[in-house]
Amino acid sequence: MAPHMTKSIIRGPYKPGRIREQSRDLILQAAQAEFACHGFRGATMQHIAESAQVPKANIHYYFTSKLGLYGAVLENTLNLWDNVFNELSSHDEPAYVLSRYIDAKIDFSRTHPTASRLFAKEMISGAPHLSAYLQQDYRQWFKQRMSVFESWVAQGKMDDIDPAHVIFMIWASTQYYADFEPQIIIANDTEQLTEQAFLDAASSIKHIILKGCGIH
Amino acid sequence: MAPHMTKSIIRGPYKPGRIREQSRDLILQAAQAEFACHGFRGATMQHIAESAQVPKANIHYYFTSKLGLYGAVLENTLNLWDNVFNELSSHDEPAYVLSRYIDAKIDFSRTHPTASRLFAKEMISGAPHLSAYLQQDYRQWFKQRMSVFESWVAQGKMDDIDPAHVIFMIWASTQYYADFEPQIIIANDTEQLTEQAFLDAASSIKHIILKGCGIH
DNA sequence: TCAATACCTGTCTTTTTAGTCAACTTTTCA
DNA sequence: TGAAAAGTTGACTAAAAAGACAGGTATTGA
Repeated sequence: MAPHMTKSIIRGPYKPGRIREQSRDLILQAAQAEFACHGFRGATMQHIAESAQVPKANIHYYFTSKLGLYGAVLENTLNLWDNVFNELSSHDEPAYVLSRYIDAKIDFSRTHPTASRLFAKEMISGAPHLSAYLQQDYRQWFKQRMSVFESWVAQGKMDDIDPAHVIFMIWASTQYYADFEPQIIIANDTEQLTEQAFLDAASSIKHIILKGCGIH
Repeated sequence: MAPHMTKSIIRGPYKPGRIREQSRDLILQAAQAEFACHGFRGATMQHIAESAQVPKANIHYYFTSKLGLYGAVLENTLNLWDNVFNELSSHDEPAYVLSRYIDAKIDFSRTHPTASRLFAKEMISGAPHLSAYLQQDYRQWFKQRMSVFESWVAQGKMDDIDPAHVIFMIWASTQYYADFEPQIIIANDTEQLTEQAFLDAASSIKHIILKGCGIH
């Protein structure tokens, strides 16, 4: 009764699907970490259950199968990406746009490292579960941004470099700080990466990319 | 008898350990691909056996366990890296040294993509099996190269950028073409990455890194 | 040629894994 | 409040996994 009332006050009146959402989120969170660390085949439902502190059978109540859970995790994570992707808008000043984009990407690596690792693992495995996404949204987004770069080149706002390589370089450099954290930690001789370390990384990347592309 | 003689001529006189070397290599090759694709826990001995076209028991004749096999694969692959690592020598012209290094790294991504992916997977998982290596050779190598960059900065041969970020950017950008191949293939709207595509990538990376670091 | 050694593998055991299911508790709303 | 719906879970099953091992064959060098 008491916990019942408390919940009512905090979360609003009961309605079907509220518990569902909470439990699903809890499991998705644990699953994301497990899949990011061990990949699809290396992950085990038992580990995910223990990590989420629910019985394994509970996972199967909310998700049809391991593959279904993985799909849900991917979809869930994909939405996060999209937000950052969209930061690379067609503002007319390349220096401003690229600076903001690199900052956003580095910030994503700092705040969502497991999301970054999840996709990296999936890509390295040949992206067997991402083909649909890659063929649609990604392809479309990529072509649009390419044309933005091309217009900058045409306007003499940057050097004549294949935009694809510039985008790949930004992605690679920014995601590296999430995906290859152990390597960076040991190189830096530190315990963990601080926010300042990420800001420094963003600063260096911006310097090299902007100057390297001849953007003023 | 005939195959016996042929083998003798090609591989030299029989000696114990020759078959061993051949068989081990065959298994290591298949294991590298499997581990690179599925990670340590996701890989199965059965798949490796099928891929190498040997019975599973044969693998256990040459390698103590799955972990032992994985260790052997990592060690085997580590030697390849070292060769490329050493390309970044302390020659006095940064433009020459970095150009050669980027070319070597991109060439490695093209010719040894599974090796690159294997390490990427291991890193993303937190490098649980690489700590010894990372603490020793890698750390030492990294510090030495850092001092080379610092001397270039001191001599005014490049901008004052934290060398660590430059190295990470080169690693990230060059390895990306091996590790994230599916993404690049779809972006390029092609079937597979040609040698020319890798050369173009190297060219763009060199342009941006050198100019971006103020190296002439 | 002929032991001795190295190499090979079918079959078995044990453990781990994904997924099922029926009995149970909690939440909902009329 | 009470019955229907939603949520929970311990115990089970079947499949897949790593690994052991004995009984084989091939290779070697004297």
